[in-house]
Amino acid sequence: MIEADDLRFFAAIAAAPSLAAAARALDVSPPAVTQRLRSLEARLGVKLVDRGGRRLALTGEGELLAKRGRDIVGALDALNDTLLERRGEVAGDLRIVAPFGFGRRFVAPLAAQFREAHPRLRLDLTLVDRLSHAPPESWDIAIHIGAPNVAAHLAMRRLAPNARLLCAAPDYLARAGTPARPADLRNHACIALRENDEDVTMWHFSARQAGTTERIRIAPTLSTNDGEVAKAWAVAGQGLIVRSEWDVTEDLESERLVRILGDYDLPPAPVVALMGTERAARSARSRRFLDALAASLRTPPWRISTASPQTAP
Amino acid sequence: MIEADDLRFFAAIAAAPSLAAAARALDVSPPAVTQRLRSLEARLGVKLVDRGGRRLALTGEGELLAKRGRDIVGALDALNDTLLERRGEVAGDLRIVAPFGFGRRFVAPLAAQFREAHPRLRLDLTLVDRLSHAPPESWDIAIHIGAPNVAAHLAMRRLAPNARLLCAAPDYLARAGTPARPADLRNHACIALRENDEDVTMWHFSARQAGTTERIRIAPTLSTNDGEVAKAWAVAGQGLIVRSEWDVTEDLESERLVRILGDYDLPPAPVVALMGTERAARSARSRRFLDALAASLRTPPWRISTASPQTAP
DNA sequence: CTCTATCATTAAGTTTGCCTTAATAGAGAA
DNA sequence: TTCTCTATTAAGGCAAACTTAATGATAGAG
Repeated sequence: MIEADDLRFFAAIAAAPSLAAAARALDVSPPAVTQRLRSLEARLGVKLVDRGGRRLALTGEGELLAKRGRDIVGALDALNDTLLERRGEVAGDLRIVAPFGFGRRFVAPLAAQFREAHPRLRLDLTLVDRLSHAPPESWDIAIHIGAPNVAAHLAMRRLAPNARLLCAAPDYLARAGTPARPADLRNHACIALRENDEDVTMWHFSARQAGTTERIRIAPTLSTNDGEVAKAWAVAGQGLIVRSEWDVTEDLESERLVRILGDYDLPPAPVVALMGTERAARSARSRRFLDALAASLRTPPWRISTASPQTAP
Repeated sequence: MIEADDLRFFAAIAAAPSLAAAARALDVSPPAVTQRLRSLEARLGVKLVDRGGRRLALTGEGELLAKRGRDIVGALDALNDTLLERRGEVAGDLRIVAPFGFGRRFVAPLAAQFREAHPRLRLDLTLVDRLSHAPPESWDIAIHIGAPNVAAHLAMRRLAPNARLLCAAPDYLARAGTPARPADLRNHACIALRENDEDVTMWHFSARQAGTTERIRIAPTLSTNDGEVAKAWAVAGQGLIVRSEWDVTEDLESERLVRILGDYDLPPAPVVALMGTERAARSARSRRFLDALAASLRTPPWRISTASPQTAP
């Protein structure tokens, strides 16, 4: 008889571009995938995957199995969750995705603490440079900085406010001068941080007093996809950066960096959580984890000693 | 992670009055049930069954698991069937229930033949004395003689016509005389065959010429639940029986028995098939089996050489 | 072109889950 | 009581699914 685990196994194959990739996703060796697929096909008496050289393609029966299997596995996992929840204990698998910088600084410590409080929980924290690289099926919770432009249909929960600040190193400003208006940025070295598929060279300013907005298309002299690198460049006096409050608060305090154009606000980038699936959104462990994370961010660490230009909603 | 086989396993426990009974139903030893149940409970972290001495009762979580598990296993089995059907091959499990006499004589040979034609099929033929003893969940197809009074909501298919005949042994008639009208039966020894929860002591006669009907409440001198025994008694001259055409045709030919009150019809008892579940009704193997059985009964063996009082529809 | 990396597969050995038998203990009926 | 059925523990066996090791095949790099 066909088993739910066969469906999970085949779902991994259906989602992977090759049997070897499926083996990696399943944490088993390639021969295990070959053998098990063969045995599954033999048991059903149906060919499921056409192995055309290096490319693999599902047969009609394979598509059917993958499609209907998805629902069955979903129902089984939901049942599992219900039973775990009844017990009042947080257990099972929890797959979290977070950006490299924020994840390392704020999610990882909380994850360790949460895991310690719930011994039967298996927790995976994957740090990514952009969320679009991790499909929603591959995670239960994604932490994101700023309003997500992808996957707007997913359930979302705000965890903490977070402003973006224009900053530079004091010695850079001593050399290049301090801009007084957004338009002055055209004559400055700007460092672009390519994250989250945003239009990172279009900087939006809104004058806090006048309520007017200005947009500047900067021509980055340096660009990177890594926040640490961008900030290091800025600290080294390479130019201006727009960076999240959570990352530069310490640097502003220690005056490695100085805030510029303080009369203007940049678009805020609140810390939000996304739910990968319906199941994730409802599951007790997801809720409990986000409760814990939200609590740890309630007075965001980066606000404790900084007078922020924005107040929490 | 919980598996579909765990759900099947637990469904058996939920349906059984004791763990030992579940073990019998599952074809395993009692320790296997104990161990596996314990491991399942440990894995879920939830107690599923309250073992109060000899009686067992499901906990709330146990009820939940049994209830939601049913749907999941059903979906999985349906998926299995779909794939088997796509292959065009008849495979999987087929559980047939039939009455003792008819099953042994007509269903068993066809079942063997059908099984031989489909090597990947597992077939179980359970002979029962009354259908009400076998709940619809326990079979895919039930063969029944006469319009079923139980489970009228189940899908039904007529397989062959079958009349009931009033018969007796010649030497009994020589001794006791031959009844001319139904009312004469009051003065005769009647043998009752208690089958199918019918009202077996109320014999209904309809005069074929006049179109009138008569009901006689007989007082059986002998009664049994076994058709073979009833017929043997009749052949031995113990009295009158009402018996299905399929069973007495040979005896009438060989004149071990003689038909009585030939001008009257008794209520017919067509051979019908019932489907235990929606799934059974749709599955290819059920359809194919019933096609084969219907074909083998198309010219019912018991009609080949007998002029029947009823003709096929 | 050759070289190299990756992929898919076969073969053979190992682990692990689930079953078995055997033995122990308790509850209820004869 | 004794007998029977039930539930459980302990110890051993089997089969499924994994592992490592080795082979052939294919695509892209140099």
